Amino acid sequence: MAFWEHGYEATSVADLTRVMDIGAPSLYAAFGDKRSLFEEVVQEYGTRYGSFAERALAEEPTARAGIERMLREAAVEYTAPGRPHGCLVIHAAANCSTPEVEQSLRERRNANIAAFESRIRADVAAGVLPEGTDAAALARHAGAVIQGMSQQARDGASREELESLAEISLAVWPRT
Amino acid sequence: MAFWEHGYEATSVADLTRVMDIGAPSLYAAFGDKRSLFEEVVQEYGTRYGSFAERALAEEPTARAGIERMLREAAVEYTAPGRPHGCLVIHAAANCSTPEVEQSLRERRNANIAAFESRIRADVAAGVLPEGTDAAALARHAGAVIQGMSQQARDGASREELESLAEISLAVWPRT
DNA sequence: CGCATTATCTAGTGGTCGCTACAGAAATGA
DNA sequence: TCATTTCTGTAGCGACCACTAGATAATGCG
Repeated sequence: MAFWEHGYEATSVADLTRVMDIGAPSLYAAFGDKRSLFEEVVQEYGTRYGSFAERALAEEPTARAGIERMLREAAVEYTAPGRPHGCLVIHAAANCSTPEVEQSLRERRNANIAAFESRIRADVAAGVLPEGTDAAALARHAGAVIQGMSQQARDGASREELESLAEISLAVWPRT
Repeated sequence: MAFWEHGYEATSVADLTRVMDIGAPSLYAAFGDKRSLFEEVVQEYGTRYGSFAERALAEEPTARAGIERMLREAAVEYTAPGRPHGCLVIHAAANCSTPEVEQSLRERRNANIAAFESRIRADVAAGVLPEGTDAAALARHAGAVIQGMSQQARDGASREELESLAEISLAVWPRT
C-alpha cells in the first residue's frame, strides 16, 4: 500500500516498519532488503489487484471484448475507495534511481502491451478482425489508454469519467 | 534536463550544481531554493518544449485537426534524440514527497485536458462536431493518449510506433 | 525448570539529503 | 592604489536514508 501510493523510492524503510508495525531488523530478516520486499509487493499486487487485465483477455472470446472488459474494469479498479488510485506497476518506479527496479516494472508494462498485440494478432489470423488490422498500433493504443487512465485516476478523475474515456476509446477498433 | 530525466526528487542539488557547473551557494543566491529552481525549469520547459500542444490547438481550424497535429508532434517531441524522452510535466513530479510540486504539475495536466474539452465544445457549438458529442470523454481520451505516449516513449517506444498509435487514436472522433 | 534458539528492540553505522556560515577572490568606484 | 562590495568555493550544519551489531525478550524442548 505504501509503495503503491508513494512509489518505491519515496517510501522509506521507516515508513514500512511503521505501517507493518514491526521493527526494522524483523523486516530485514523476513525480506532481505528493501528491493526484495518491493519485488514481493509487486508480485502480490499482480495477483491480487492487477490480474483483472489478463483475466479479461483470457476469458473473453475476442481481443476486442477482452480489452473492452479490461478497460471498464480498470476504471473501477483505479478509483476504488480505500486504496491508492491508479496502477502500481505504472507509477511506483517512476523517477527511480535504482535502475533494476525501474527496469523490472518497465518490462512488465511492455510485456502487457506485447500480450495485447499477440491476442489481437490471433484474432486477425482467425478472421475475427480484418486482414489489414494494425495489431501493434491497436495494442499500443490500448496500453496508452490504460496508462492514461491510471495517470488521470491519480490526478483525481472519477470512475464515471474514466468509464466514458474507456468507452470512447473502443471506437478505434475496426467496424465489423 | 536533469529534472526532466530523473524527476524532481531524484535530482539532488549536487547533481544540479555539477551539470550547471556552479557552486551550491551561487545556485541558492540565484534561485532561492530547489523548489523555485524547479518551477523556473518547468516554465522554461513549457515555453521551449511543451508549447507545441497549445500552438497546435490554437492554429488549426478545428479541434480535431488541432489534436491530430498535437499528437503527431508529440510522437516526434517525446522521442527526440539528445534529450530525455517523454514529457517533463507528466513525469517529473511522480512519486514526489513535496505535495506542492506534485500538485503544481497535476494542475497543469488537468488544465491541458480542460483546454482540450473547451476547444471541442467550441466546435460542437459551432456545428463543426455533431450535437451529441461527448466533449469531456473526447478530451480525456486525447489526454490519456498523450500521457500514454509519454510513458511509452520513456519505456523505449520509437517515433514510428508512437506515430501509428497517434494515428489510430484519431478514429475515436465522430465521422463527419 | 533450565537451556538453546529465535525473534525483536535500541541504538547507531556511514552516507547523502537540502541548505548555509564563513573566508577568500574578483570586481567596482574613487 | 586602496576600500568596499559582490561573488564563489570550502566546509559543515542537522535531518534522514538504508541497513545492522549487540542486548534483551520470547519461545520451543528436554
